[in-house]
Amino acid sequence: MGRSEKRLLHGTLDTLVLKTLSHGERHGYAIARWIEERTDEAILVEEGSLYPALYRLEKKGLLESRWGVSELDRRAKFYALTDRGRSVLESSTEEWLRFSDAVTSILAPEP
Amino acid sequence: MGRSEKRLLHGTLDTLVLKTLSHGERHGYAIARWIEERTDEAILVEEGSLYPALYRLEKKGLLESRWGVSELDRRAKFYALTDRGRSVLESSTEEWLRFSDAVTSILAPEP
DNA sequence: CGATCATGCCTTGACAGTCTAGGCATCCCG
DNA sequence: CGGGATGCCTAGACTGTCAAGGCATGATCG
Repeated sequence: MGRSEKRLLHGTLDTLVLKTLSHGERHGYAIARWIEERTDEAILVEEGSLYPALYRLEKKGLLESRWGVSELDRRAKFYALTDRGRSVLESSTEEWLRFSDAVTSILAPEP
Repeated sequence: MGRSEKRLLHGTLDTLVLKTLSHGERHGYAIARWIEERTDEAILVEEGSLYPALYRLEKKGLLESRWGVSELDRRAKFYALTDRGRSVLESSTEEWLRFSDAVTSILAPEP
């Protein structure tokens, strides 16, 4: 849950989405559910954040989309990583790890 | 450095500032330098982010300030944690750790 | 039958926090 | 003299998140 963690998500959602898709094609709704489940609901993905993010990423050429049918036989838009997306995922993962190490080293330094 | 890490800082700077002051009173400029040095320049604190943050935190009652003289004999504004600030620091540190664990568990899961 | 929930997509508007880019003053050093 | 470091501050643009709404379908339950 994250009333106040919402601000923390800033800039991270894109990377999480890319990572989710690195496991294979998925539709939007499934991406959100996967991230939430995977983090034990520590991160909630609001639709008002998700869909603009998907649009953003596709416009940047990091994702491709196609309309298809979900597991429950509903119309759904499936997204897949492009090569560029895969490479951006790599670098932004490194960035995150560097950044989060830096923050953690200040907030919770080990003696 | 963080050309692109800048977005990641969102919502984290406040906590970093509080943490810095938990080591004792400091003036603004020194807070910025301390965070940068402490993280090997992984996190750069821009003045355009810092001063609004200090103002924000003081307005919320998490900091107190007084004008004084720096180590180099210059006019400088010193900030100190309030009790409320100390307690907010505690909870937002926990929040950060929960959040960053969640993100890292997705981006860099250990098998 | 009607209500409600889950699935699925999307958009609008408000908001918060960061950045860029500027300004100001002092002091030191080459 | 010029430039850099120290020190503070602000205006405006920007970006990404959120809340809150809308839409359509199918299942479930009373």
